[in-house]
Amino acid sequence: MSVGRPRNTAHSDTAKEAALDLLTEQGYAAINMEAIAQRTGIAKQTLYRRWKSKRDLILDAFADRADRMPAAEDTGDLETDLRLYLRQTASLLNSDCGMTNRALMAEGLQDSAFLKELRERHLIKRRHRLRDILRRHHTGFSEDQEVFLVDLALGPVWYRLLVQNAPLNEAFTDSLSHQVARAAVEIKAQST
Amino acid sequence: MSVGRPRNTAHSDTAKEAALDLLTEQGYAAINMEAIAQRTGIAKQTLYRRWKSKRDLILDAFADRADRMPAAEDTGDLETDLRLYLRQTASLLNSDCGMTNRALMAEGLQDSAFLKELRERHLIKRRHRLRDILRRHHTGFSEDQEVFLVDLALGPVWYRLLVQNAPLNEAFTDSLSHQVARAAVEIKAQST
Amino acid sequence: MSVGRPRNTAHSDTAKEAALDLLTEQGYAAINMEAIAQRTGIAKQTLYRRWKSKRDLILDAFADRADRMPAAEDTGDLETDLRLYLRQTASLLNSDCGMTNRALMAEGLQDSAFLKELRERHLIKRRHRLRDILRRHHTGFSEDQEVFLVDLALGPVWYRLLVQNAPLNEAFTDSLSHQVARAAVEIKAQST
Amino acid sequence: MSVGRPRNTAHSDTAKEAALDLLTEQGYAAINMEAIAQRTGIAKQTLYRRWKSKRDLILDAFADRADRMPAAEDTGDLETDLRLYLRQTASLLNSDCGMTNRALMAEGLQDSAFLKELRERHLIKRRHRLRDILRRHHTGFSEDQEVFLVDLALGPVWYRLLVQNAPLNEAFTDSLSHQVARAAVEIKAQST
DNA sequence: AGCTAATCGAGACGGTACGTCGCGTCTTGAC
DNA sequence: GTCAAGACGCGACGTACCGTCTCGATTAGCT
Repeated sequence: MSVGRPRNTAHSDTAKEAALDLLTEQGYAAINMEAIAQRTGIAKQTLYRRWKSKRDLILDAFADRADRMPAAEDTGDLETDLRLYLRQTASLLNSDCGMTNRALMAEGLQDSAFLKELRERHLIKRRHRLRDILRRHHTGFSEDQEVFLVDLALGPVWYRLLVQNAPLNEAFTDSLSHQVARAAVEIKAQST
Repeated sequence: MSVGRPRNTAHSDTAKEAALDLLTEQGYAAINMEAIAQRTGIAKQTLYRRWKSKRDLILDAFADRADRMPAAEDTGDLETDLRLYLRQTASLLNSDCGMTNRALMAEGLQDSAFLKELRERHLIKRRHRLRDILRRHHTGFSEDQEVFLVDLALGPVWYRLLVQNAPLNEAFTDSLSHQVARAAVEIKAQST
Repeated sequence: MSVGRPRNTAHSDTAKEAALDLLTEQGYAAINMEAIAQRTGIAKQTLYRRWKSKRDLILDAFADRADRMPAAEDTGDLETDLRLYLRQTASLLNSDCGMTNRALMAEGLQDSAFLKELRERHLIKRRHRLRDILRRHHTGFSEDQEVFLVDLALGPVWYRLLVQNAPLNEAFTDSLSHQVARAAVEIKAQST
Repeated sequence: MSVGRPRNTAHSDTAKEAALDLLTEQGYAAINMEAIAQRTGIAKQTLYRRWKSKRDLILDAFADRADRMPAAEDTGDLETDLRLYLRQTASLLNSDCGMTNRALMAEGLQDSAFLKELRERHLIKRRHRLRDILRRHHTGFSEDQEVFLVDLALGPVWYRLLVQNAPLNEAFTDSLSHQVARAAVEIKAQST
């Protein structure tokens, strides 16, 4: 049983909101502890009491939003399942969810421990959804094959999300779904 | 035809080298104008005269290293060409070239202007190499189709480079080359 | 009633001392925020939190030393009072106090805002001492007459201090006291 | 006979004018070599070829203007002569001539060599005029007495000029002339 | 007419200090 | 024990002048 004044639980949400607001309003570089403290009226010390660093706060702040993911429908057809899933994924990533994912990746690239956590706490979920779709249609994939197919599907999506060389639209995800489905079929055929 | 004392051309190389040294010795965060100035004996003002910001210098400094790219061989077979190219790409990205590329992307994710420049000055080159390989075997691809195929090849490579979920080895790039080649053939078949 | 961590009061003195030390050790030009910060271990930001500029700190730093002033004795005789006061003033100005006063004036001549503050925070004190001596012996002086007599006494002293055309010795201040006393008597006689 | 391209003599005047303009337009702090070079189109190197430092240029630039001095009229009456001379002196010092004198003094206070030169090249002239007035009416003053009387006259004038505590008007200089004349008479009486 | 040499503009250069910003830590009194 | 407030050491930022140093282009007098 803790002694003393309890933490104001509302603060955590307030701070995280502020971080997200700063991201959307002024861009990634504007996110800093000083600004969050000032804009929320929360003392810097209070922030550091809850998150050990700016990076930590960002991870936490963006987690929910970054994790938003479509349910993987089961239509009985692999390509269709993939198409639906990737369409919805793209749709999400085109919203602020994309921005938060980019922000998290920015942090991850600067700190391998953070990247590991990001991978294991968030990115893995998206991968599992895709893996599950694959498994619904064929259970015989090796570990490597599964990973390859997931990378084949998610790689191009993340590439467009991060590099922003071209729009992440349905034309793109549909073509991608088609090719991933074909690859799955071919790999499945070979391994039997 | 220029007036005034000409710039000491050696300085640019010296500064860029220093930036790269700092990267490898102490990591990305250690790269800063102050340190570069001190370690090279070049005045800070001189650095700012050549690069309008730290970001600019870094972008330039990494150009050589980040841009190191295999020549695209022409074996007459699309998949073989792709396999050779992606193998060599992966090999490079597994060296310090991968680190610099990740560092540059980290910056790009925090500054869209920087990302744009990064894309147009560096990333585009790799894309063009791949596009040229595709064109050697079929000139009829639409713009979108070309972009898609390039993304299909580079997306998974960058995904593994950035997310580090699995090794960027030949087994992976070979599978990838195979699927990209198949996709190219299929798309080519459809568009005729 | 103040909030937040209180300022470390020792810092102010430490910084001012450092400024004075730099003045005596290496001359006025050596006084700079960077050096003070480094030699005292006080962060630059902390200095700027207390003094809005280098000039401000210097003005404050020199206050004690520049303001050192003799008490104005009351012997019952105007000329004697003046003589004692000016002798002591000269004696002080011949010490390092003279150097600080010259340094402050040098700044004042380059910045009218600084001069104003210098006048109102320091120079005025010396004037008031003299004015009080005058008032002890005659209260009927007009504002202008008081100012004139003070200028008549201090003008030549400062002239020698600044221009250094001749020594600021007792022979000089005694002659000056004599003439100022005569002037006071004459002016007093006329105004009745 | 000098060889090579001759100096453009107009440049010296142009630079000096610029210095004076900067003084009047933006104040003392605005006078710097960079600004003079830019505003005149004269290369910095050219400036440094003619004046070994900023201080030197300022001395030279302000010399003419600072030296402007009234002729000392001879009315046969000491106080009248002093009054006329100090009135005109005050009148001049209330114009830009005062500003230039303050600027020169600012430099002098930071460099004793410069102060010496300033004293010997310029200030001495004003002193000599006053001394000559004194000598016209009494040749028996000792060196010290002469210096004292000149300081008694010029000290208060410079004090007001530099400290700016009160206007340098005729009421002031007239009172001053009166007291200096009385002092001269008394000293003269004593020394006989 | 060609040669020689100092001058000119332009502007790069090594320095040094400026005043500001954000980091993460610490220290108050109030709750 | 938590909170708002805000001081603190630290380290880097980008800018401003300093006085020096090349450059190529003039512009004279001397050969």
